Amino acid sequence: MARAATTTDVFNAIAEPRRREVIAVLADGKEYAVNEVVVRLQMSQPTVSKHLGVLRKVGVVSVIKRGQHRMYRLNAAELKPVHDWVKTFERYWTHQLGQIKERAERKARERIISKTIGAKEE
Amino acid sequence: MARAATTTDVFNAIAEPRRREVIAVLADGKEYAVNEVVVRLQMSQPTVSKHLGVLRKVGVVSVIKRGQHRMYRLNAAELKPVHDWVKTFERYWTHQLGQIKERAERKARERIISKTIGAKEE
DNA sequence: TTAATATATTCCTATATAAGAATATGTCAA
DNA sequence: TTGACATATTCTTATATAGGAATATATTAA
Repeated sequence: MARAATTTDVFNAIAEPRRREVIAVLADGKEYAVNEVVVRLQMSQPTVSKHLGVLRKVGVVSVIKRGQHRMYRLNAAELKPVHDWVKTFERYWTHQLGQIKERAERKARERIISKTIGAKEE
Repeated sequence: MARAATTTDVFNAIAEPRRREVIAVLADGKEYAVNEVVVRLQMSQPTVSKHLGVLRKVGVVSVIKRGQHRMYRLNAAELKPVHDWVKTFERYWTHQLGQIKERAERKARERIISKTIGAKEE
């Protein structure tokens, strides 16, 4: 089986760094024509169009035609699933001291186990 | 150019849903042997090993050997870049009312533009 | 040593890129 | 109509899966 299509869901769509760059341009909530994105990111027009196409398929951006331009706008709410998912791990890095302490304790535990059971160090 | 390797960064690594399932098993912070993950997720052992291998390469999990088992543990801090990135869009869905209002206003604006300039509806 | 258990690795195949080049499509302006 | 401009699409190519099957490796127990 091959990797899931980039258009399968938002997780796959945002995996590509250039797509996150495109999103960054739209992050102010304003609408942008394809060529404005092209100029700002120094990518080729087809490249930008394709990336916008992927983002559009997963709903992260929406388009409206205006004259000969197509104005793209961020639909940030579609990123919420990513936020919801990763937010469940937030506690692991918010309390830095607790985290460091926990890590130290774990390491100590592992060392003891190594000596006792004879398992190799990582 | 092909898609970036799944082991390029955490964004690519977590794009695969089964890898997020594996992460979910480890989410309680305890350590798990490969086979425990296999049993819980009903995936084949090689599949689990491979997914854990990808997560290990990007640092999301770490391993220590204990006897004939390899104990995997979540290294949740490695997910922070994802959190940091998506967090910048949080405001777009936290204030639901504001969001809905904004969306309505935008739609209205678009409708006016359509009538005025003659652009087609999305 | 040998068998059993746990895990990783290799081989295979269908599939899906991402980017560049070339081209098609659509829209406006004269 | 014709040309200029904006954007999308098609084609090509190198590359990277994900999973299943088979196998290799490592560790423990008898």
